[in-house]
Amino acid sequence: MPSEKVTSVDVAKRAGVSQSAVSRVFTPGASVSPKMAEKVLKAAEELGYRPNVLARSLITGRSRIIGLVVAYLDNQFYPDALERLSNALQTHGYHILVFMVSNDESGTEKVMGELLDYQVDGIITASVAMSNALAARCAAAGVPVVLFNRGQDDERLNQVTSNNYIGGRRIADFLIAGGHTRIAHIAGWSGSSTGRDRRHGFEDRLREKGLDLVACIDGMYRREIAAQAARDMFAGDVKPDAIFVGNDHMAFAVLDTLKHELKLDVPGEVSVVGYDDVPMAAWPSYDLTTLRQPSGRMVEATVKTLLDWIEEGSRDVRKIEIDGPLMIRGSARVPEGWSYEGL
Amino acid sequence: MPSEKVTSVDVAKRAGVSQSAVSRVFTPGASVSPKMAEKVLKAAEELGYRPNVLARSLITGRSRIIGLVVAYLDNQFYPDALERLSNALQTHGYHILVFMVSNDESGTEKVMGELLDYQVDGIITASVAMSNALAARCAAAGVPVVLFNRGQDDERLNQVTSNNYIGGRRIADFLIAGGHTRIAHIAGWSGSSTGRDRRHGFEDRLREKGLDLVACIDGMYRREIAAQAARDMFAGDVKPDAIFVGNDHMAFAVLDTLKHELKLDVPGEVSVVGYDDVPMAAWPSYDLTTLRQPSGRMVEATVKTLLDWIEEGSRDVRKIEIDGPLMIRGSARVPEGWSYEGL
DNA sequence: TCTCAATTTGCATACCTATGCAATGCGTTC
DNA sequence: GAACGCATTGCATAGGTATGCAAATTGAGA
Repeated sequence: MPSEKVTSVDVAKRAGVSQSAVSRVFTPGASVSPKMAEKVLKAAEELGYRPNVLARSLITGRSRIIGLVVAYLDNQFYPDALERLSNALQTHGYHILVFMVSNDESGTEKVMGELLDYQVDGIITASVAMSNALAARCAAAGVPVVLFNRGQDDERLNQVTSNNYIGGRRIADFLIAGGHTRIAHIAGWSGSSTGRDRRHGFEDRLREKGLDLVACIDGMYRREIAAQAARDMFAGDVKPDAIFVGNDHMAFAVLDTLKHELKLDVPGEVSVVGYDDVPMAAWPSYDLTTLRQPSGRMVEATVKTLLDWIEEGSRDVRKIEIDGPLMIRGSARVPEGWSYEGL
Repeated sequence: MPSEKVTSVDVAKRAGVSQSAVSRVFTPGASVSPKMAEKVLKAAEELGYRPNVLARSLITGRSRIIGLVVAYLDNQFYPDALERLSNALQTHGYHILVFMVSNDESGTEKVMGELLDYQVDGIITASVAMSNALAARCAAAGVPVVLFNRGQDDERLNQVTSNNYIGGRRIADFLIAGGHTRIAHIAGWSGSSTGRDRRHGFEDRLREKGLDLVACIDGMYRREIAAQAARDMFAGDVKPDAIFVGNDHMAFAVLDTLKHELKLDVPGEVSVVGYDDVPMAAWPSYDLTTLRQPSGRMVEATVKTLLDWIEEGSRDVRKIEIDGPLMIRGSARVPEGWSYEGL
């Protein structure tokens, strides 16, 4: 049994060729004769040789590592995206290096440094914003960045989101059509573009239709806060007859609170609409009406953008917005004549 | 603005010292005078220098990368574990490189190769088994492996699990004490140690008490299969009055099917018990009685084992089993006198 | 059979950092 | 003031691979 690291030199020695020959055999597109390839592969096989990715990256300047920065994994949207991203990148020979970060400035700063230390070929941030200083550093290092599910003005940052503003409007239309009159909003974190855009779209459309929110609370994308918001809303004098919750993750907590704690009938007494359409939203216990963020297509766009930058040398910054349908299920009153196809 | 990669040589030049000096300043524990450190750090700061982890790893033989192999992220247990693992390792200066794998032999084989190409310092496999050939290769490469939540006989592989056999027995005791007489099991994948151990513990204890399973179906750890199993069980002549489901992920599907599709009262007509105690199990809509796998402590044990091997040179293979309590909630009839403290 | 172009191979070097070894500098003690 | 020990520094090399360039080989064409 071969014990320690075996290098290209070992293989070269055994095959009776030069180290460069070995290297070429393992470099796609290099010039090698069939019989050379055969000799080398045989020797490599016997010794159990595989090229050292790290050493290779030192020369090529390519690590085949993509850094993923993510704040939480308890919102099902993110593990789902992570799984898709990882699979997609894997088929292209890249892998994901994970960096967990608390969603504040200093944490991001520190983690981004470590990220660049690994010479990553690209960076994906999921639900995390970046300071302009950081964007500058990445740009200086020539490392492309894609903000996944978060928008930002910086003209160096690619981004892939759903069309949150339109989504918010669409949900407003749906609730109005359903005849709701006391509409409330438990918003996504106001520090995030997604939270703000959804809210603005929602509010704007309501206002256009002559309606005002009866209540609006920032749920911070956190379960407990959203649950408390729901309680507070029903402790006041005007009880909402519909709540748009800023994402599914919070919507589940709101549903739990309304149904099991406040003993309200959903959608009889109050309609609930979420945002994301995570897999769990379709589970019968929640059966949540929600606006789908098409994570499959968002991942595709993210990977394509990244690879275009890395492998094709593209330098045009993309701001991609992907539309998703409203998934009409049982947690909100369905207006006359609406259905999936109705969109 | 500094454009391209800045190296230790650049810093050395600017500070008027040797490259080795720069290296030493950035190597903890190396010998440097205060004024040298100051000079170098100043120059580094000005140029925006940070050591190249990859180049460093070429010398030290340490990449500070831990490979994580995982099959699915839709079972909340795994993203939860991933988050904890990543955080724990991050505080020790390590990071996780993710490898998704379909849960079959060939996929694992391929992915493990890529894993070793990255010169990872250690490998964690979550819910994935390894062929002995692979275990041998990792051992030969000197890379420690920890099986997380999966057991295997190979004497080269560390493993961290809960005590699945005891857990199965404990659930049997609980259901028997609850007066159930027609007990069924929707098992975890029989190809996995966890699935088998839980089942054996469960069956053994039932048999000791003179009971036989009225039905037992392999749920393969998949929602749809578990749901179908539940339907099948209630299509027969003897309807179960209790079902132990091999993990929470499947248990949610079973609960959905029983409550919303078959319109059964839980726990009135049938008790359901899960395994894992993922966060979602405590959500009011499911309120699932389940045996907790203490993922926090499992992660601790995993990280400690890994670091002992990597940094302390430990070579003793550990087979760690961590006990967890039964979390008594509302999805199963509670026997007279039982409660959390009753354990 | 000889020439020439095209293909394949080897040589040497570079990528960026850490570290053993020798040399230098410093402070201390007698 | 000299000798000694210790802390600090620089020099040179290694770690595993890719690649430009020149040398060698191959094959075709006449």
